[in-house]
Order: sequence, then structure tokens, then C-alpha cells
Amino acid sequence: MVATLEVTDVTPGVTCCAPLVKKPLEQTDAERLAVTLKALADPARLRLLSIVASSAGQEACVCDLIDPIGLSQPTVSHHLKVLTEAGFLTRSKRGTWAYYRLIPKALEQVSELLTSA
Amino acid sequence: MVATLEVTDVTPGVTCCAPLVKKPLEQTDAERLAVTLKALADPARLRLLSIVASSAGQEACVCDLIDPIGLSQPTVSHHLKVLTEAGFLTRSKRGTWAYYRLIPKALEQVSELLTSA
DNA sequence: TGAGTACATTGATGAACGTCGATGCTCAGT
DNA sequence: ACTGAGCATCGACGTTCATCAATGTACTCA
Repeated sequence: MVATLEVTDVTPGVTCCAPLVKKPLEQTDAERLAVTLKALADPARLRLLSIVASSAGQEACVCDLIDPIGLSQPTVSHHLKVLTEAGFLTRSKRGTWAYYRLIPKALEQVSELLTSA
Repeated sequence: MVATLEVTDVTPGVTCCAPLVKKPLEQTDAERLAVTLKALADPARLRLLSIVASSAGQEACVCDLIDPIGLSQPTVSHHLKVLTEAGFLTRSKRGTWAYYRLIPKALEQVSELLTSA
């Protein structure tokens, strides 16, 4: 049988391993989880994620994010890119606006890895 | 001389705010949560935490952590300090050995902040 | 076509971080 | 007191990161 392994490369996701407290993390798994957590470990990105998450449809456009965050537009754009590449947000462009939407499952997966549940 | 049963300085904890997705994080709360997450966002620290968590009594001494991690002793010591200051571990010295123990509640609190639960 | 808006990318800079070797400190035996 | 073991701290070095101004790109409307 040919093992056609499915590479869903779009969103990394963190479905990598057993919960942190269950059994020692392998180096590779630790590195992947660290990358994901590093994307969260910034005040600006946490606030961006939080604002998007509590917006209508868990979605917001960049123009509505710049002022509340209080950083320059390029910086906000940079943070949104980091969050998107980490799999927490998706980007969809409508007209001249770019809308970012939350991927709730991403946060849940991270959450589950941190507990024994 | 004094028998040192070391009560580690009370840990910050992350009981700061509502779940991330419920309502926009304030700057102060975002900064505190970011500091906590930054402590987790490193492969070596994730592995250390994981090894300690899956050890007997969720406790391990430094000497048992150096080899599995594959880093120098000062570096391991540094990471353990970061995790301790972030409230994930406690330190107790017995003889010449330093034992680090998991604080399970710390991980749970972080976990809960990332979901709407 | 031309101008303006919304957003991304680039390049640069200063700060923070991970890592190590060297050293200091404390405890247990001898 | 001396020696060695276990661990923490210090100082230094290279890398990564957050941030911004300047610029580029894509779209809208007149």
C-alpha cells in the first residue's frame, strides 16, 4: 500500500504530542510547541488576538485594530502575520480591507497541551 | 545554622483577567500574561517542565535534568530559575541537591485563560 | 488615468534572549 | 581544614525580536 500521507501544511496546529505533564516532550515536539507559544508570548499579539476574538463573528479588519493597540500600522501588520503563521488567525481580503478571523480550535489545542485533561 | 526548608517566594500566578476570547485584554493584563507565556515559549524549558511533571512526585533534582536536556549546567539552572520565577516550579534544597517541583495549578490557570471555558 | 486609501514589505536599530565558560557558594565526607 | 560534588551567579557573545519610517502593492472611485 502506498502511504499517501496527508500534508495539511496550511495551518501548523499543535496536535503534536501528549499533554505536557504526561510524558517528557521530545525535542522536536518541544520546538514546535515553543514556536506556537512564542507567537502568543507578546502583549501586542495577545491583545490583538483578544480583540479579534471578542469582535462580532470573531473577526476584525486591520483598520479597527491599529488605534486600540497603539502601535504603528506596520507593526500591527507584522504581529497579525505572526499570529496567522502560527495558526491562530486566518486572513481574508475584501475590497481594500483585510479581515482577520480567529481560529478557536488553535487556542483550544494549545490549552489542552498544557493540562492533563 | 539554619535548617533550610525553603518556602519559595509566593508566585505571581496568572489569575489576572477574563479568558482571552471573552473580552479585550487590557495592556497591563496582556503584559503579565505575555511574561508568563514567554517563560513557556522555549524548547528547553518546555522539556524541563515536562520531565519534572512526569517524574515521581512531579519533582526532580537538577542533576537528573542536565543530561536529558543536553545543555550545560549553568544553562539548565538558568531555565529552571525562569520557570520558578514564572510560578511554574518551586525549589527546595535537600543536602547538596536542589529539587524542583511542579505547581500544577499554574499550568491550569494559563490553560483556562486561553479558552472560553 | 489619476489620486487616495488600506495594507504589506523592506531595512535599520536598539533591546531582550539563549548559551557557554569561569567563578562563587554551600554542603558532605575525610 | 581540606577536598570534591552540586548548583547558582557572573560576564560575554551571537542571535532573535519588536518597533518604526520609508516604500511598495492592490484596490476604489472620480
